[in-house]
Amino acid sequence: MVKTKPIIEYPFVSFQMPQTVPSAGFTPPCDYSNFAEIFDLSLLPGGDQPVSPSTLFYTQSPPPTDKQTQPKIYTTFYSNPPEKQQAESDIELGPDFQTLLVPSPNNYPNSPVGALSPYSPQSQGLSPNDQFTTYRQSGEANFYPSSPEQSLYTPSPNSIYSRSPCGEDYLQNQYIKTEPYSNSTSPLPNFSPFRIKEEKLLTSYEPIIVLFHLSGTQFESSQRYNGCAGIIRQHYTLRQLLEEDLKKPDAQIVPDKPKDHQLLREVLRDTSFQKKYNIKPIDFGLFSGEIKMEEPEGGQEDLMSTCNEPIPRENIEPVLNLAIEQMRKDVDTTCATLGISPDPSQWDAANVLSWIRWTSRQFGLPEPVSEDWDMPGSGLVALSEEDFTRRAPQGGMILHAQLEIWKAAYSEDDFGMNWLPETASSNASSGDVSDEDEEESGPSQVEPVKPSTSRSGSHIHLWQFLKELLASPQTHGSCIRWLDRSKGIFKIEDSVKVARLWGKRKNRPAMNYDKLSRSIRQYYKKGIMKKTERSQRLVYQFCHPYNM
DNA sequence: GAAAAGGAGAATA
DNA sequence: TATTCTCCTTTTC
Repeated sequence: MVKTKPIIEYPFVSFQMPQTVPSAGFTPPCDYSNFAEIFDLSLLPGGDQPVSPSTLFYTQSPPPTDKQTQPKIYTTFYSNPPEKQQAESDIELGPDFQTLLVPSPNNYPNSPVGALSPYSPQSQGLSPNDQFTTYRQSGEANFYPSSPEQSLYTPSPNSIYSRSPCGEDYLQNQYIKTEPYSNSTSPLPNFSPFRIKEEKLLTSYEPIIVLFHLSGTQFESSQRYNGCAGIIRQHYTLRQLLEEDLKKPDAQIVPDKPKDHQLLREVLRDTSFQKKYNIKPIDFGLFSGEIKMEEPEGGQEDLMSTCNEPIPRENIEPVLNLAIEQMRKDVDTTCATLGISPDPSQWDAANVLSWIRWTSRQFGLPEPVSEDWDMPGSGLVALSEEDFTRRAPQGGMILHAQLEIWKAAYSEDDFGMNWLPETASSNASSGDVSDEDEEESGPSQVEPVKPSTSRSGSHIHLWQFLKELLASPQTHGSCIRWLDRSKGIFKIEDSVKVARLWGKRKNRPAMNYDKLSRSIRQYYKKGIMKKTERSQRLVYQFCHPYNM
């Protein structure tokens, strides 16, 4: 293998991730505010850096200092068709390139939240669900969330990514062709080919691909789906300015030199997405000694502590506000259209059916069977991905993912981004979306609910709420997770957090685990929940049929 | 010390 | 009225 340049093109943009992503391992893994914290506004149009309409974030790693001791993986992403890219790039494309097609988010004009749709029915060789799966398994245990049935990250058996997680046939020179969706009225995306190059210089690290979605011409909104990072629509580019760096001899990134692609460095520092999606950290050889790959509880502080010159909040607020605003508008538009609350748990059965039908149409899915969706919103949000797929074999995962987006958008704890009502925008501009302040924020609705009096979702039962959390492993997997989904056995990993979430939902600030567990114990005699046969701390089991 | 278990009364919808 | 919250004591891990 001829390695041409030690390059990392790292088009990573992460919003909302999730929990957390997620989190998955999604506290607000890929925390929206976290991202905003690191956004270098100097790179925005009008900033000091040149911009162009390209779409890639990419950066350059410093020359490896010691290849023998510092294994590195170089992953290169290209957003252009290979031939065009090759013409544009001075990087030699070797046979180890893998080309994938990913949806271009800007091709979702009718998407409910104006961002992206994860699959095209025209694609070949991939099931709709497979197309969510744009990551690579590390091959190590615990890479995925513990709930296989629920995991958004578990590749289906047919997934190209599941053939051989570490094997040689993995995507071997595979070019997955997807014809752009020709129907101009379709909400479905055209697909843009990305080339991914991996070079594994040493074997001590398993290479991991995380395929990020970008493109678009506007900074509009972002959302999470299925283990991929969220997207951000940019109307500026970093490619050009970074290429200039590449041309410089001995180009080096000076970590904290102002206006020196701080965004890229910070993005690479940001490990929140790893936590959210439970992705193994990759040593890019950057920032030696500076990066904490495991984000502790105070990840934000740690993140900032790695930067000698933290970006002032006021510099980030416009970006944060822009994204919040756009996302809110997108969902508000849908809410207004359908006359429903932005909080899915508040929907009645008619709202649920309305949303399911509307979303199905948006994604070109088959007409849903009304009887399958005859339930209130509290029931809908408690459904797992599996439940969705059972009800809608074609596209159930999409519906579930879309609902996750709504839940995350509404949830105050998901990605550090409050669902701010119009009147609370000023609060957002303070940039303070800390956990403590979340309780001050209320939902944005067609008919706004007063945060102080509203008990959003207060009708929900505790067992339903717990199932709701369990149904979002990428969001809440860090605090509650299935141990045995089929038996309804779950474990509360973070009793404090679960209690806090419950208290928020019920507008009971004094809620704690002692009280929550008392409520759970009330379920014993009602036959809703029980302790497992071999009683374990913080482990409970749903009784049949509540485990369904 | 935290979690579990359960009694008892209050608060809420 | 059903459900959950709240406070409490005792036991278990």
